[in-house]
Amino acid sequence: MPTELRYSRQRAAIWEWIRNRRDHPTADEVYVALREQFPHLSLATVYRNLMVLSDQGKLRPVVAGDKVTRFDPNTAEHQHFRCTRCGRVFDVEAPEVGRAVRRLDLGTVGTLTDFSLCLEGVCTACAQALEARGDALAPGM
Amino acid sequence: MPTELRYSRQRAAIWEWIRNRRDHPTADEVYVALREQFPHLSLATVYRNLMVLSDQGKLRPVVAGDKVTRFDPNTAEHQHFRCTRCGRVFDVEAPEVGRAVRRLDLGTVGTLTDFSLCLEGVCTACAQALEARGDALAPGM
DNA sequence: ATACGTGCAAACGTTTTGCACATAC
DNA sequence: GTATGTGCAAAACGTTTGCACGTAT
Repeated sequence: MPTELRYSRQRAAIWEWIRNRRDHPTADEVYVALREQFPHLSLATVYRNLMVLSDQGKLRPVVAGDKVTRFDPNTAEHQHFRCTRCGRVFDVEAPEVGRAVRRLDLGTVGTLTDFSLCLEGVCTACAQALEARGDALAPGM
Repeated sequence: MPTELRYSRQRAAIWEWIRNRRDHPTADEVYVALREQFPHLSLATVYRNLMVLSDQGKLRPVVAGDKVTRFDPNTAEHQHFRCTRCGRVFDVEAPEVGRAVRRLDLGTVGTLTDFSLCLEGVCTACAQALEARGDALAPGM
């Protein structure tokens, strides 16, 4: 385990590429995108650096219900909505939910350090596509 | 894909074993437990039947932040607390959070069909073990 | 000079799938 | 008899690791 953190062009490029993204890229998406700039880039390097950036608090890993880990440069409190049709993950502001969570009485269960809310449904684009095909929409909650 | 559903001793045994569990077993835990009764049981069979039972609405897959899928026979609305030390998953009643979620204005994002809240922290047992060792507890939120 | 970072390939753990055989209906 | 369920092995998948080489400090 490194005791000191050094500069690396790959890490800098990964951060530059992901820092303004709002689409919660996966490691593989980072890899594919940066392969143009670094033809010999390794997926392992991408994973290692995404972990480093997460440890630094610059990224937040998000597990949105599918099995891939996504990485979010927006570290402010917010929640995620995943479209079950297209898999895309959207940001949702839900401060009231955060407040309700922090007000929870966990009783003897334990001490809360973090939480994540994953909303699921059909995004507007997919709903329109389904409508065009004449399919019934999934009923809302 | 089957059009008709037939009886199978394995599926019945899996359901009997899991139906009153409150510890959110993984497929492998089901497999290990039922191997005594069915020495030739296959993990694939367990996965297939857990999927069938989930499709039937008797189980609910829960993804609690670690990478394994757990299966919960409690299909009533409730949330989960995962201890980051021991990995155990506890049930938490949080109707106020559910209400806050359903009140959310998703704007143009899409239509909500489901949601899951995963709380994280240190369970009481682990906190006591840490305290006994003199370690500092992770600060609450 | 000494770590730390990289690329590659191999390993890993979980979940899925293809296939021949067994079983419910 | 026929479709569904099973066991086994292999594949698939996302992710991690071991190692020799490269590079920042």
